[in-house]
Amino acid sequence: MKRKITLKDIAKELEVSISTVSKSLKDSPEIGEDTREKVKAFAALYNYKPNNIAISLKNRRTKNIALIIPEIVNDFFGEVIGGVEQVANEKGYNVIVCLSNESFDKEVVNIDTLAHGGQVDGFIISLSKETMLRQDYNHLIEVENQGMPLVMLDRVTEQVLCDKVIVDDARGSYNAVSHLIEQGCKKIALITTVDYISVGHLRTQGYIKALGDHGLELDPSLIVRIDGIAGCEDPIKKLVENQDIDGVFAVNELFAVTAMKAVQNHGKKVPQDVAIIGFSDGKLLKHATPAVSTVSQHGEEMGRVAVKMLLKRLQSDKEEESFSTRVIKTSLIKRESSGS
Amino acid sequence: MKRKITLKDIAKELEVSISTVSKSLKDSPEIGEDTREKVKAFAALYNYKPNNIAISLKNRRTKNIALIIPEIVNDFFGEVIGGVEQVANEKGYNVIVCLSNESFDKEVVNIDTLAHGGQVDGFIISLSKETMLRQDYNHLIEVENQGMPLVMLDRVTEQVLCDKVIVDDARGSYNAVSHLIEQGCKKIALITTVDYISVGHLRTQGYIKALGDHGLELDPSLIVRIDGIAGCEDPIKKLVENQDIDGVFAVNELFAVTAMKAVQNHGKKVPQDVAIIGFSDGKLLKHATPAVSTVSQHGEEMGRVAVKMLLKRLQSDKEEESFSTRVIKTSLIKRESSGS
DNA sequence: TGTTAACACGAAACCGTTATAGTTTGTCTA
DNA sequence: TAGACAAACTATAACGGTTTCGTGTTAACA
Repeated sequence: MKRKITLKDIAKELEVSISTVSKSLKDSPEIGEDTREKVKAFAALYNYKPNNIAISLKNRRTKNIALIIPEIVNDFFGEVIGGVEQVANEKGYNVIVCLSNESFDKEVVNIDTLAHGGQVDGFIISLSKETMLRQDYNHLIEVENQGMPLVMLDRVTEQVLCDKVIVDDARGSYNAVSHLIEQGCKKIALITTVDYISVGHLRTQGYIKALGDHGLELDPSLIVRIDGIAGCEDPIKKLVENQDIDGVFAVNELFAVTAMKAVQNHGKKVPQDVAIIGFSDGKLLKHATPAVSTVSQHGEEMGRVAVKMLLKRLQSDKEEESFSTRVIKTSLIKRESSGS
Repeated sequence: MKRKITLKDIAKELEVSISTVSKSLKDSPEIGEDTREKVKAFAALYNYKPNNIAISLKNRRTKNIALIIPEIVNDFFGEVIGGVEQVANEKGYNVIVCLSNESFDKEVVNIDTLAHGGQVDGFIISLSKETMLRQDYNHLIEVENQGMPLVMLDRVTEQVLCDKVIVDDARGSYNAVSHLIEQGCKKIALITTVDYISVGHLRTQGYIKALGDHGLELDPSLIVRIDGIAGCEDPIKKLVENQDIDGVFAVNELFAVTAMKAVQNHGKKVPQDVAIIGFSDGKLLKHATPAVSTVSQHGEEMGRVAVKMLLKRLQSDKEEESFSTRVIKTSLIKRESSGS
């Protein structure tokens, strides 16, 4: 590795002190104009860039932020990354992306390493499934105790006090289900996740409330709770074949598209026989045939907001204040799968 | 920000020197066993972790690598990130993900900042479209000149000498098209990108060769070249409606699924009337109805291989040697869209 | 009893910057 | 012509580690 040019190199070459070089480059009035110009010209010529590692050490901040997400092959998190990266870069921050792969252990290791190692100034995190199941948030609380800012995104918990960015899951699904009802659906199935996942739980509540408000009865046999992503086909197929349904609300992309496939394979038409609506606006729903209506959570926007909250904390010296939770509005994207 | 505990703190507390603490924690035989144990116990108690920034400064290496990709809302790059992250983490490296958003300028800025700022030890990059169009690779050549290892992935150029990881695009599409021909297709359309994109060009070549080898004539009116992602619907629709085709080979997910939609909307059945095959194995194809056959490029594997090549360079002190290009085999995933 | 080597530890330099506190000059003033 | 003061630099001490080179103590040996 060829060594990069340093202040010392410039100083030696121009026969001035390191301080002079440093100050010249920062346009300090302490240094005479001619010296200043000379140094700057030389630096530009040799393409000098200050060593950020040294600066980090000096300033005790790295200008790096960590983004910890459960998985990446999911359009929602993809969008989040995009949003985070965009704003962070604008503000001169780098983003270190870490995948927990839905594993508690990996989440803990990632956070501990980055936090104690002093590699990042703050965290944006979306909890892994395992973490939510265990309800063990000590690693996060410790981060907070260290005085490192932490922003939780989408998959959050009230057991950690920090800034949060979420969508109004309950209202989003309320709207989705209401939409189905307005389209004439009477027997609407819900395909959701197990309850310990915050968003799954809230979306289920929205479904229940929408039915109630529109005078429809809640039929538990129309609700399927799915744990993993892996084996979702079977229960969905069973639901579609055994229940007489005319609408489906699925809490994520995959469930929605899988349900549509099951419906079509079962010889029914979407949306004529069964209307379908999903949650999260990825490519999967957009490019399905027919295109699937959905509740958009605006992942990019969420990412952008999360960074902004984080940077605000990083840039204000006064600690504490109170924490806030930003709720990003969802919007209903009506496509072919839920009627005209 | 509460200050993290340092060697100095431990030293003061235990009334030994900083060196003693440092050596104890590294299990140096220079230090007596009891002192060593005492220090280690104390460090463990206070959860001491060395400051990686300081270590980076001292060692002149950061244990960070940069991964620069054109976009993220694309399953292929999502998989690549996964693979890179996995191996990198195993080896104690962090991954800084940067998006060029297909922009030359952003690619250059990202690379310059990270390279000169000394934030990373090496790069893995997939070129932006704009970069390939302009054929300006000076930013990459400069990285190389600095002695920083660079691995190019998927979208590469021969104009930069470095390690590369690619798939055999030509062979992959040759196989795909041959498969269609074996299924009885005679008039196979090609939906591809403009030629300056290395992979688009190669995939087109594979198509042409497959036709030739099977005695089919090349009909230029069956080839559609699409520039952006945005307006791909129209030309595809036109192709489907105006040409009498019985097969489609699309060089990416989106084109494939858009073509399928056009075919179905045009009143034809997939695969009975028109067989379809795509490239890259994302969710879009897997969960379409019918599921679309494709050429898998094994993105995760490519990511893994790329990091390994990078780390090998980083860990060997001897420079130069020769560069190698690893070709990852594609595999044909036969699904419903191309017949039984 | 003096020499020496092993042992256990400390001092100091260094990585590249920045910030603070000097130190030279030269000029102007009283 | 000494004294004050500004201008233009330089020296130094951090930041938090690692590492090389001492150094003082003790024990073994001739």
